[in-house]
Amino acid sequence: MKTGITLVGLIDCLRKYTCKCFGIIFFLLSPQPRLNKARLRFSSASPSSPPSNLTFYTRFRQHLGLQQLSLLFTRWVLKVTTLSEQILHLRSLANTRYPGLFHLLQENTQDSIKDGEIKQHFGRKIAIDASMSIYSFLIAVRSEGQQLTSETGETTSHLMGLFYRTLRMVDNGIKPLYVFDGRPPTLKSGELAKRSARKAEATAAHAEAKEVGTAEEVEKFSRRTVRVTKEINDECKRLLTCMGIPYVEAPCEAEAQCAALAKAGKVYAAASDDMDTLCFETPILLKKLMLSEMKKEPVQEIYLDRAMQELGFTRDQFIDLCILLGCDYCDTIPKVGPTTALKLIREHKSIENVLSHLGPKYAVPKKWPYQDARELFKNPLITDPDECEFKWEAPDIDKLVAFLVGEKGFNEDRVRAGAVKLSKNLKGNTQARVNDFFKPVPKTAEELAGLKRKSEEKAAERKKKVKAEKAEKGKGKKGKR
DNA sequence: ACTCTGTCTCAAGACGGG
DNA sequence: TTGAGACAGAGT
DNA sequence: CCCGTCC
Repeated sequence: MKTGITLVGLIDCLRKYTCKCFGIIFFLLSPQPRLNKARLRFSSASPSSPPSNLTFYTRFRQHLGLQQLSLLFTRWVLKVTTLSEQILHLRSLANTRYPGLFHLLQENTQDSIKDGEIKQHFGRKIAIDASMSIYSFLIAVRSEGQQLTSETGETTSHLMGLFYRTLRMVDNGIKPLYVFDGRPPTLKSGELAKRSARKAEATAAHAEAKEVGTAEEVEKFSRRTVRVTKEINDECKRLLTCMGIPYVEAPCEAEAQCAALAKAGKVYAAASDDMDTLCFETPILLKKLMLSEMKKEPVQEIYLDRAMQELGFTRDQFIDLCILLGCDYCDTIPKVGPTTALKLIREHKSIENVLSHLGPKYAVPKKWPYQDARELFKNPLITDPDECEFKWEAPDIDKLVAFLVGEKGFNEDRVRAGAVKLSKNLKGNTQARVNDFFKPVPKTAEELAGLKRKSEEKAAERKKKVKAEKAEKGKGKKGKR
Protein backbone atom coordinates (compact mmCIF):
# COMPACT_ATOMS: atom_id res chain seq x y z
CA MET A 1 0.00 0.00 0.00
CA LYS A 2 1.37 3.30 -1.00
CA THR A 3 1.99 5.95 1.51
CA GLY A 4 0.95 9.26 0.25
CA ILE A 5 -1.18 12.22 0.88
CA THR A 6 -3.44 14.01 -1.45
CA LEU A 7 -3.37 17.61 -2.37
CA VAL A 8 -6.27 18.13 -0.06
CA GLY A 9 -4.26 16.91 2.81
CA LEU A 10 -1.22 18.66 1.58
CA ILE A 11 -2.88 22.02 1.43
CA ASP A 12 -4.33 21.42 4.80
CA CYS A 13 -0.91 20.78 6.20
CA LEU A 14 0.54 23.78 4.52
CA ARG A 15 -2.14 26.07 5.66
CA LYS A 16 -1.57 25.03 9.20
CA TYR A 17 2.14 25.17 9.23
CA THR A 18 4.71 26.87 7.20
CA CYS A 19 4.27 30.02 5.34
CA LYS A 20 6.96 29.21 2.90
CA CYS A 21 4.90 26.35 1.69
CA PHE A 22 2.18 28.64 0.64
CA GLY A 23 4.66 29.93 -1.82
CA ILE A 24 5.28 26.43 -3.03
CA ILE A 25 1.63 25.74 -3.41
CA PHE A 26 1.28 28.95 -5.21
CA PHE A 27 3.94 27.98 -7.66
CA LEU A 28 2.36 24.62 -8.09
CA LEU A 29 -0.82 26.23 -9.10
CA SER A 30 0.48 29.08 -11.09
CA PRO A 31 4.10 28.75 -12.04
CA GLN A 32 4.44 32.23 -13.43
CA PRO A 33 2.99 34.58 -10.91
CA ARG A 34 2.44 38.05 -12.15
CA LEU A 35 0.62 40.76 -10.39
CA ASN A 36 -2.06 42.09 -12.58
CA LYS A 37 -5.55 43.31 -12.48
CA ALA A 38 -7.09 40.23 -13.89
CA ARG A 39 -5.78 38.10 -11.16
CA LEU A 40 -6.62 40.48 -8.44
CA ARG A 41 -10.14 40.36 -9.66
CA PHE A 42 -10.55 37.10 -7.89
CA SER A 43 -9.84 38.65 -4.60
CA SER A 44 -13.29 40.12 -4.50
CA ALA A 45 -14.69 36.97 -3.07
CA SER A 46 -13.91 36.87 0.57
CA PRO A 47 -11.32 34.25 1.39
CA SER A 48 -12.43 31.47 3.61
CA SER A 49 -9.66 32.10 6.02
CA PRO A 50 -7.78 35.37 6.03
CA PRO A 51 -4.00 35.32 6.19
CA SER A 52 -3.95 35.06 9.89
CA ASN A 53 -0.40 35.70 10.84
CA LEU A 54 2.14 38.19 9.78
CA THR A 55 4.81 35.61 9.46
CA PHE A 56 3.05 34.05 6.60
CA TYR A 57 2.78 37.36 4.96
CA THR A 58 6.39 38.36 5.20
CA ARG A 59 7.84 34.99 4.44
CA PHE A 60 5.70 34.60 1.45
CA ARG A 61 6.85 37.96 0.31
CA GLN A 62 10.46 36.98 0.79
CA HIS A 63 9.86 33.82 -1.07
CA LEU A 64 8.50 35.64 -4.03
CA GLY A 65 11.06 38.35 -3.80
CA LEU A 66 8.50 41.04 -4.19
CA GLN A 67 8.90 44.44 -2.68
CA GLN A 68 5.26 44.94 -2.18
CA LEU A 69 2.74 42.31 -1.55
CA SER A 70 -0.75 43.53 -1.40
CA LEU A 71 -3.26 41.96 0.82
CA LEU A 72 -5.36 41.35 -2.22
CA PHE A 73 -2.66 39.29 -3.71
CA THR A 74 -2.39 37.01 -0.76
CA ARG A 75 -6.11 36.70 -0.82
CA TRP A 76 -5.94 35.64 -4.38
CA VAL A 77 -3.49 32.95 -3.42
CA LEU A 78 -5.86 31.80 -0.77
CA LYS A 79 -8.64 31.79 -3.27
CA VAL A 80 -6.62 29.61 -5.59
CA THR A 81 -5.79 27.16 -2.90
CA THR A 82 -9.26 26.93 -1.54
CA LEU A 83 -10.76 26.57 -4.98
CA SER A 84 -8.32 23.87 -5.96
CA GLU A 85 -8.99 22.15 -2.75
CA GLN A 86 -12.67 22.36 -3.38
CA ILE A 87 -12.33 20.98 -6.87
CA LEU A 88 -10.18 18.11 -5.78
CA HIS A 89 -12.44 17.39 -2.90
CA LEU A 90 -15.48 17.33 -5.09
CA ARG A 91 -13.75 15.12 -7.56
CA SER A 92 -12.85 12.69 -4.88
CA LEU A 93 -16.51 12.46 -4.01
CA ALA A 94 -17.62 11.60 -7.49
CA ASN A 95 -17.04 8.02 -8.37
CA THR A 96 -19.35 7.38 -11.24
CA ARG A 97 -19.36 9.38 -14.32
CA TYR A 98 -21.69 9.27 -17.23
CA PRO A 99 -20.38 9.73 -20.70
CA GLY A 100 -23.92 10.48 -21.67
CA LEU A 101 -23.84 14.08 -22.79
CA PHE A 102 -22.40 13.38 -26.17
CA HIS A 103 -24.93 10.71 -26.99
CA LEU A 104 -27.68 12.81 -25.64
CA LEU A 105 -26.78 15.62 -27.96
CA GLN A 106 -26.36 13.21 -30.79
CA GLU A 107 -29.83 11.86 -30.39
CA ASN A 108 -31.74 14.94 -29.38
CA THR A 109 -30.28 17.59 -31.59
CA GLN A 110 -29.79 17.83 -35.25
CA ASP A 111 -27.33 20.55 -35.78
CA SER A 112 -25.19 20.89 -32.74
CA ILE A 113 -22.72 18.22 -33.72
CA LYS A 114 -21.10 18.52 -37.05
CA ASP A 115 -18.69 16.08 -38.57
CA GLY A 116 -15.94 17.63 -40.55
CA GLU A 117 -12.45 17.27 -41.76
CA ILE A 118 -9.40 18.68 -40.21
CA LYS A 119 -8.74 20.80 -43.25
CA GLN A 120 -11.82 22.84 -42.62
CA HIS A 121 -10.02 24.38 -39.71
CA PHE A 122 -7.26 25.81 -41.80
CA GLY A 123 -5.97 29.05 -40.41
CA ARG A 124 -7.81 28.78 -37.13
CA LYS A 125 -6.43 29.14 -33.68
CA ILE A 126 -7.35 26.35 -31.37
CA ALA A 127 -6.76 25.99 -27.64
CA ILE A 128 -5.60 22.63 -26.44
CA ASP A 129 -5.26 21.19 -22.99
CA ALA A 130 -1.56 20.45 -22.93
CA SER A 131 -1.57 18.35 -19.80
CA MET A 132 -4.10 15.92 -21.18
CA SER A 133 -2.10 15.44 -24.34
CA ILE A 134 1.17 14.99 -22.52
CA TYR A 135 -0.42 12.52 -20.19
CA SER A 136 -1.68 10.40 -23.02
CA PHE A 137 1.68 10.55 -24.74
CA LEU A 138 3.38 9.28 -21.65
CA ILE A 139 0.98 6.41 -21.49
CA ALA A 140 0.72 5.53 -25.12
CA VAL A 141 4.09 6.21 -26.62
CA ARG A 142 5.91 3.10 -25.65
CA SER A 143 8.02 0.44 -27.11
CA GLU A 144 8.10 -2.94 -25.48
CA GLY A 145 6.48 -1.55 -22.42
CA GLN A 146 9.16 1.03 -21.93
CA GLN A 147 8.93 4.67 -22.70
CA LEU A 148 11.18 6.06 -25.34
CA THR A 149 14.32 7.47 -23.85
CA SER A 150 17.39 9.36 -24.82
CA GLU A 151 20.80 7.84 -24.40
CA THR A 152 20.99 9.09 -20.88
CA GLY A 153 17.76 7.39 -20.01
CA GLU A 154 15.52 10.40 -19.89
CA THR A 155 12.01 9.92 -21.09
CA THR A 156 11.27 11.46 -24.45
CA SER A 157 7.82 10.10 -25.14
CA HIS A 158 6.13 13.36 -24.41
CA LEU A 159 8.46 15.33 -26.64
CA MET A 160 7.98 12.84 -29.40
CA GLY A 161 4.24 13.02 -29.26
CA LEU A 162 4.06 16.74 -28.78
CA PHE A 163 6.49 17.45 -31.57
CA TYR A 164 4.83 15.34 -34.22
CA ARG A 165 1.30 16.14 -33.24
CA THR A 166 2.01 19.84 -33.29
CA LEU A 167 3.68 19.42 -36.64
CA ARG A 168 0.65 17.76 -38.04
CA MET A 169 -1.60 20.48 -36.79
CA VAL A 170 0.58 23.20 -38.18
CA ASP A 171 0.81 21.31 -41.42
CA ASN A 172 -2.95 21.44 -41.59
CA GLY A 173 -2.89 25.15 -41.09
CA ILE A 174 -4.04 25.01 -37.49
CA LYS A 175 -2.47 27.31 -34.99
CA PRO A 176 -2.41 25.48 -31.71
CA LEU A 177 -2.32 27.23 -28.40
CA TYR A 178 -1.40 24.94 -25.56
CA VAL A 179 -2.90 25.54 -22.17
CA PHE A 180 -1.12 24.06 -19.20
CA ASP A 181 -2.87 23.02 -16.06
CA GLY A 182 -2.04 25.04 -13.03
CA ARG A 183 -2.14 21.95 -10.94
CA PRO A 184 0.30 19.12 -11.44
CA PRO A 185 -1.52 16.42 -13.37
CA THR A 186 -0.18 13.54 -11.38
CA LEU A 187 -2.04 14.71 -8.36
CA LYS A 188 -5.20 14.95 -10.34
CA SER A 189 -5.21 11.61 -12.00
CA GLY A 190 -3.22 9.74 -9.45
CA GLU A 191 -3.92 8.93 -5.87
CA LEU A 192 -7.10 10.74 -5.33
CA ALA A 193 -9.43 8.08 -4.15
CA LYS A 194 -11.69 8.68 -1.23
CA ARG A 195 -9.68 6.24 0.72
CA SER A 196 -6.50 8.20 0.40
CA ALA A 197 -8.32 11.33 1.41
CA ARG A 198 -8.86 9.71 4.75
CA LYS A 199 -5.30 8.69 4.83
CA ALA A 200 -4.33 12.24 4.15
CA GLU A 201 -6.16 13.33 7.21
CA ALA A 202 -4.28 10.80 9.21
CA THR A 203 -1.05 11.94 7.71
CA ALA A 204 -1.90 15.50 8.46
CA ALA A 205 -2.70 14.62 12.01
CA HIS A 206 0.51 12.73 12.25
CA ALA A 207 2.35 15.71 10.92
CA GLU A 208 0.72 17.84 13.50
CA ALA A 209 2.38 15.84 16.17
CA LYS A 210 5.82 16.51 14.84
CA GLU A 211 5.84 20.20 14.54
CA VAL A 212 9.35 20.55 13.38
CA GLY A 213 9.83 18.03 10.65
CA THR A 214 6.63 18.85 8.89
CA ALA A 215 7.77 21.43 6.45
CA GLU A 216 10.59 19.39 5.09
CA GLU A 217 8.50 16.30 4.97
CA VAL A 218 5.82 18.04 3.09
CA GLU A 219 8.28 19.65 0.79
CA LYS A 220 9.88 16.34 0.11
CA PHE A 221 6.57 14.86 -0.71
CA SER A 222 5.59 17.61 -3.01
CA ARG A 223 8.90 17.32 -4.74
CA ARG A 224 8.54 13.63 -5.10
CA THR A 225 5.13 13.93 -6.60
CA VAL A 226 5.61 17.00 -8.64
CA ARG A 227 9.15 16.89 -9.81
CA VAL A 228 8.91 14.51 -12.68
CA THR A 229 5.79 16.09 -13.93
CA LYS A 230 7.13 19.54 -13.58
CA GLU A 231 10.24 18.67 -15.50
CA ILE A 232 8.21 17.09 -18.18
CA ASN A 233 5.99 20.11 -18.38
CA ASP A 234 8.99 22.38 -18.53
CA GLU A 235 10.53 20.35 -21.30
CA CYS A 236 7.35 20.57 -23.24
CA LYS A 237 7.22 24.30 -22.77
CA ARG A 238 10.78 24.54 -23.89
CA LEU A 239 10.02 22.51 -26.96
CA LEU A 240 7.04 24.68 -27.78
CA THR A 241 9.14 27.78 -27.39
CA CYS A 242 11.70 26.40 -29.80
CA MET A 243 8.96 25.60 -32.23
CA GLY A 244 7.47 29.06 -32.02
CA ILE A 245 4.22 27.72 -30.64
CA PRO A 246 2.69 29.74 -27.81
CA TYR A 247 1.34 28.42 -24.57
CA VAL A 248 -0.62 29.75 -21.64
CA GLU A 249 -0.58 28.85 -17.99
CA ALA A 250 -3.97 28.36 -16.47
CA PRO A 251 -4.27 29.15 -12.78
CA CYS A 252 -6.36 26.10 -12.17
CA GLU A 253 -8.10 23.97 -14.72
CA ALA A 254 -6.90 24.05 -18.26
CA GLU A 255 -10.32 23.14 -19.61
CA ALA A 256 -11.81 26.23 -18.11
CA GLN A 257 -9.08 28.41 -19.48
CA CYS A 258 -9.45 26.95 -22.96
CA ALA A 259 -13.14 27.64 -22.87
CA ALA A 260 -12.60 31.18 -21.66
CA LEU A 261 -10.20 31.86 -24.50
CA ALA A 262 -12.64 30.51 -27.01
CA LYS A 263 -15.47 32.47 -25.51
CA ALA A 264 -13.49 35.68 -25.67
CA GLY A 265 -12.78 35.06 -29.32
CA LYS A 266 -9.09 34.72 -28.73
CA VAL A 267 -9.18 31.31 -30.34
CA TYR A 268 -11.69 29.68 -32.62
CA ALA A 269 -12.43 26.70 -30.45
CA ALA A 270 -11.32 24.52 -27.60
CA ALA A 271 -10.15 21.07 -28.52
CA SER A 272 -10.83 18.40 -25.98
CA ASP A 273 -12.43 15.04 -25.68
CA ASP A 274 -14.00 16.00 -22.42
CA MET A 275 -17.56 17.18 -22.74
CA ASP A 276 -17.22 19.07 -19.49
CA THR A 277 -15.53 21.77 -21.47
CA LEU A 278 -18.93 22.72 -22.84
CA CYS A 279 -20.07 23.60 -19.37
CA PHE A 280 -17.32 26.18 -19.18
CA GLU A 281 -19.08 27.85 -22.05
CA THR A 282 -16.82 27.31 -24.96
CA PRO A 283 -18.83 28.25 -28.04
CA ILE A 284 -17.27 25.47 -30.05
CA LEU A 285 -15.74 22.22 -28.92
CA LEU A 286 -13.65 20.06 -31.19
CA LYS A 287 -13.62 16.40 -30.41
CA LYS A 288 -11.27 13.84 -31.83
CA LEU A 289 -9.29 16.53 -33.54
CA MET A 290 -6.21 14.48 -34.13
CA LEU A 291 -7.72 11.10 -34.65
CA SER A 292 -9.31 12.14 -37.87
CA GLU A 293 -6.52 12.01 -40.31
CA MET A 294 -5.03 8.80 -39.09
CA LYS A 295 -8.14 6.76 -38.79
CA LYS A 296 -10.26 8.59 -41.25
CA GLU A 297 -12.72 9.49 -38.60
CA PRO A 298 -14.35 12.87 -38.79
CA VAL A 299 -13.55 15.72 -36.46
CA GLN A 300 -16.57 16.37 -34.37
CA GLU A 301 -17.44 19.98 -33.99
CA ILE A 302 -19.91 20.79 -31.27
CA TYR A 303 -21.67 24.11 -31.09
CA LEU A 304 -22.83 25.07 -27.67
CA ASP A 305 -25.37 27.65 -28.73
CA ARG A 306 -27.03 25.32 -31.20
CA ALA A 307 -27.15 22.57 -28.66
CA MET A 308 -28.82 24.85 -26.18
CA GLN A 309 -31.23 26.22 -28.73
CA GLU A 310 -32.31 22.85 -29.93
CA LEU A 311 -32.73 21.56 -26.45
CA GLY A 312 -34.51 24.75 -25.58
CA PHE A 313 -32.26 25.30 -22.61
CA THR A 314 -30.63 28.30 -21.10
CA ARG A 315 -27.06 28.07 -20.03
CA ASP A 316 -28.05 27.46 -16.45
CA GLN A 317 -30.34 24.66 -17.46
CA PHE A 318 -27.66 23.18 -19.64
CA ILE A 319 -25.22 23.15 -16.76
CA ASP A 320 -27.81 21.61 -14.51
CA LEU A 321 -28.39 18.93 -17.09
CA CYS A 322 -24.69 18.17 -17.23
CA ILE A 323 -24.56 17.90 -13.48
CA LEU A 324 -27.43 15.45 -13.51
CA LEU A 325 -25.69 13.47 -16.20
CA GLY A 326 -22.63 13.31 -14.04
CA CYS A 327 -19.63 15.55 -14.20
CA ASP A 328 -16.22 15.50 -12.66
CA TYR A 329 -17.43 17.19 -9.55
CA CYS A 330 -20.32 15.23 -8.27
CA ASP A 331 -22.15 11.97 -8.46
CA THR A 332 -25.39 11.30 -10.17
CA ILE A 333 -28.69 10.58 -8.55
CA PRO A 334 -29.26 6.85 -8.67
CA LYS A 335 -31.80 5.82 -11.28
CA VAL A 336 -31.47 9.05 -13.12
CA GLY A 337 -29.74 8.45 -16.41
CA PRO A 338 -29.55 10.54 -19.54
CA THR A 339 -33.18 10.14 -20.51
CA THR A 340 -34.61 10.91 -17.14
CA ALA A 341 -32.23 13.78 -16.58
CA LEU A 342 -33.30 15.44 -19.79
CA LYS A 343 -36.92 14.93 -18.97
CA LEU A 344 -36.53 16.28 -15.48
CA ILE A 345 -34.80 19.44 -16.53
CA ARG A 346 -37.26 19.99 -19.33
CA GLU A 347 -40.04 19.67 -16.87
CA HIS A 348 -38.72 21.54 -13.90
CA LYS A 349 -36.09 23.84 -15.37
CA SER A 350 -33.62 23.69 -12.54
CA ILE A 351 -32.11 21.24 -10.12
CA GLU A 352 -33.77 22.98 -7.21
CA ASN A 353 -37.17 22.43 -8.73
CA VAL A 354 -36.31 18.92 -9.73
CA LEU A 355 -35.37 18.13 -6.20
CA SER A 356 -38.56 19.50 -4.78
CA HIS A 357 -40.66 17.49 -7.21
CA LEU A 358 -38.76 14.26 -7.00
CA GLY A 359 -40.67 11.19 -6.05
CA PRO A 360 -39.57 9.10 -3.12
CA LYS A 361 -38.18 6.46 -5.40
CA TYR A 362 -35.19 8.62 -6.12
CA ALA A 363 -32.63 8.77 -3.40
CA VAL A 364 -30.54 11.87 -3.71
CA PRO A 365 -27.05 11.25 -2.39
CA LYS A 366 -26.60 12.50 1.09
CA LYS A 367 -23.69 14.63 0.14
CA TRP A 368 -24.50 16.07 -3.21
CA PRO A 369 -22.75 19.37 -3.76
CA TYR A 370 -24.47 20.29 -6.96
CA GLN A 371 -24.41 23.95 -6.08
CA ASP A 372 -20.66 23.88 -5.70
CA ALA A 373 -20.29 22.08 -8.99
CA ARG A 374 -22.51 24.63 -10.65
CA GLU A 375 -20.50 27.43 -9.17
CA LEU A 376 -17.28 25.91 -10.45
CA PHE A 377 -18.72 25.76 -13.93
CA LYS A 378 -20.09 29.24 -13.88
CA ASN A 379 -17.20 30.99 -12.20
CA PRO A 380 -14.11 28.94 -12.83
CA LEU A 381 -10.78 30.29 -11.77
CA ILE A 382 -9.16 31.55 -14.92
CA THR A 383 -6.83 34.21 -16.10
CA ASP A 384 -8.60 36.94 -17.94
CA PRO A 385 -8.26 36.08 -21.63
CA ASP A 386 -7.40 39.67 -22.36
CA GLU A 387 -4.33 39.28 -20.24
CA CYS A 388 -3.14 36.29 -22.20
CA GLU A 389 -0.77 37.23 -24.91
CA PHE A 390 0.38 34.74 -27.42
CA LYS A 391 1.62 34.68 -30.94
CA TRP A 392 2.99 32.19 -33.36
CA GLU A 393 6.53 32.75 -34.47
CA ALA A 394 9.09 31.21 -36.71
CA PRO A 395 10.84 28.30 -35.08
CA ASP A 396 14.31 28.69 -33.72
CA ILE A 397 15.78 25.89 -35.74
CA ASP A 398 19.19 25.92 -34.13
CA LYS A 399 17.79 25.64 -30.65
CA LEU A 400 15.32 23.04 -31.76
CA VAL A 401 18.03 20.87 -33.23
CA ALA A 402 20.28 21.40 -30.27
CA PHE A 403 17.49 20.36 -27.95
CA LEU A 404 15.96 17.41 -29.73
CA VAL A 405 18.97 16.09 -31.59
CA GLY A 406 21.75 17.13 -29.30
CA GLU A 407 20.15 16.41 -25.96
CA LYS A 408 17.51 13.85 -26.72
CA GLY A 409 18.94 11.91 -29.60
CA PHE A 410 16.24 12.54 -32.19
CA ASN A 411 16.91 11.93 -35.82
CA GLU A 412 18.31 15.15 -37.20
CA ASP A 413 16.81 14.85 -40.66
CA ARG A 414 13.35 14.40 -39.27
CA VAL A 415 13.66 17.31 -36.92
CA ARG A 416 14.96 19.57 -39.64
CA ALA A 417 12.24 18.49 -42.01
CA GLY A 418 9.73 19.31 -39.32
CA ALA A 419 11.27 22.68 -38.71
CA VAL A 420 10.94 23.52 -42.36
CA LYS A 421 7.26 22.69 -42.25
CA LEU A 422 6.88 24.89 -39.23
CA SER A 423 8.49 27.93 -40.71
CA LYS A 424 6.64 27.47 -43.95
CA ASN A 425 3.24 27.25 -42.37
CA LEU A 426 3.62 29.88 -39.74
CA LYS A 427 4.70 32.53 -42.18
CA GLY A 428 1.34 33.90 -43.14
CA ASN A 429 0.66 34.82 -39.59
CA THR A 430 -1.53 37.82 -39.93
CA GLN A 431 -3.68 37.12 -42.91
CA ALA A 432 -5.46 34.11 -41.59
CA ARG A 433 -6.62 35.96 -38.54
CA VAL A 434 -9.73 37.22 -40.21
CA ASN A 435 -11.19 33.75 -40.32
CA ASP A 436 -11.09 33.40 -36.60
CA PHE A 437 -13.91 35.74 -35.96
CA PHE A 438 -16.41 33.70 -37.81
CA LYS A 439 -19.08 32.52 -35.49
CA PRO A 440 -22.10 30.37 -36.11
CA VAL A 441 -25.14 32.46 -36.83
CA PRO A 442 -28.02 32.09 -34.41
CA LYS A 443 -31.00 30.33 -35.85
CA THR A 444 -34.34 31.89 -36.40
CA ALA A 445 -37.39 30.40 -34.78
CA GLU A 446 -38.52 28.96 -38.07
CA GLU A 447 -35.30 27.18 -38.68
CA LEU A 448 -35.41 25.93 -35.18
CA ALA A 449 -38.79 24.38 -35.71
CA GLY A 450 -37.48 22.74 -38.82
CA LEU A 451 -34.53 21.45 -36.92
CA LYS A 452 -36.72 20.05 -34.24
CA ARG A 453 -38.69 18.13 -36.82
CA LYS A 454 -35.55 16.88 -38.41
CA SER A 455 -34.14 15.93 -35.10
CA GLU A 456 -37.21 13.93 -34.31
CA GLU A 457 -37.11 12.24 -37.65
CA LYS A 458 -33.52 11.49 -37.12
CA ALA A 459 -34.20 9.99 -33.75
CA ALA A 460 -36.90 7.83 -35.24
CA GLU A 461 -34.58 6.73 -37.97
CA ARG A 462 -31.96 5.92 -35.48
CA LYS A 463 -34.32 3.74 -33.59
CA LYS A 464 -35.34 1.95 -36.71
CA LYS A 465 -31.76 1.37 -37.52
CA VAL A 466 -31.11 -0.09 -34.13
CA LYS A 467 -34.03 -2.36 -34.58
CA ALA A 468 -32.97 -3.36 -38.02
CA GLU A 469 -29.54 -4.11 -36.77
CA LYS A 470 -30.91 -6.18 -34.01
CA ALA A 471 -33.15 -8.06 -36.35
CA GLU A 472 -30.29 -8.67 -38.65
CA LYS A 473 -28.12 -10.01 -35.96
CA GLY A 474 -26.07 -13.01 -36.72
CA LYS A 475 -25.09 -11.87 -40.13
CA GLY A 476 -22.17 -9.74 -41.05
CA LYS A 477 -21.45 -6.52 -39.29
CA LYS A 478 -22.44 -3.19 -40.63
CA GLY A 479 -20.13 -0.21 -40.58
CA LYS A 480 -21.43 2.89 -38.98
CA ARG A 481 -22.03 5.80 -41.21
C1' DA B 1 -40.75 -1.73 -23.97
C1' DC B 2 -37.77 1.40 -21.87
C1' DT B 3 -34.28 2.75 -18.76
C1' DC B 4 -30.56 2.28 -15.61
C1' DT B 5 -26.53 -0.31 -14.02
C1' DG B 6 -22.66 -3.44 -13.65
C1' DT B 7 -19.21 -5.88 -16.05
C1' DC B 8 -16.27 -6.90 -19.63
C1' DT B 9 -13.26 -5.58 -23.34
C1' DC B 10 -9.89 -2.87 -25.74
C1' DA B 11 -7.06 0.90 -27.02
C1' DA B 12 -4.85 4.96 -25.98
C1' DG B 13 0.76 8.33 -30.65
C1' DA B 14 2.68 9.12 -35.07
C1' DC B 15 5.22 7.47 -39.00
C1' DG B 16 6.56 4.85 -42.98
C1' DG B 17 7.95 0.61 -45.43
C1' DG B 18 6.36 -3.43 -47.39
C1' DT C 1 -5.06 4.61 -15.53
C1' DT C 2 -9.26 6.50 -18.44
C1' DG C 3 -13.03 6.21 -21.92
C1' DA C 4 -16.04 4.02 -24.97
C1' DG C 5 -18.68 0.28 -26.84
C1' DA C 6 -21.24 -4.09 -26.21
C1' DC C 7 -24.17 -6.72 -23.57
C1' DA C 8 -26.79 -8.93 -20.00
C1' DG C 9 -29.80 -8.34 -16.08
C1' DA C 10 -32.90 -5.87 -12.94
C1' DG C 11 -36.30 -2.51 -12.07
C1' DT C 12 -40.18 0.43 -13.79
C1' DC D 1 -3.82 -2.06 -44.20
C1' DC D 2 -0.46 -4.28 -41.03
C1' DC D 3 3.20 -3.97 -38.20
C1' DG D 4 7.68 -2.61 -36.64
C1' DT D 5 10.19 1.64 -35.29
C1' DC D 6 10.82 6.13 -33.40
C1' DC D 7 14.30 7.44 -28.82
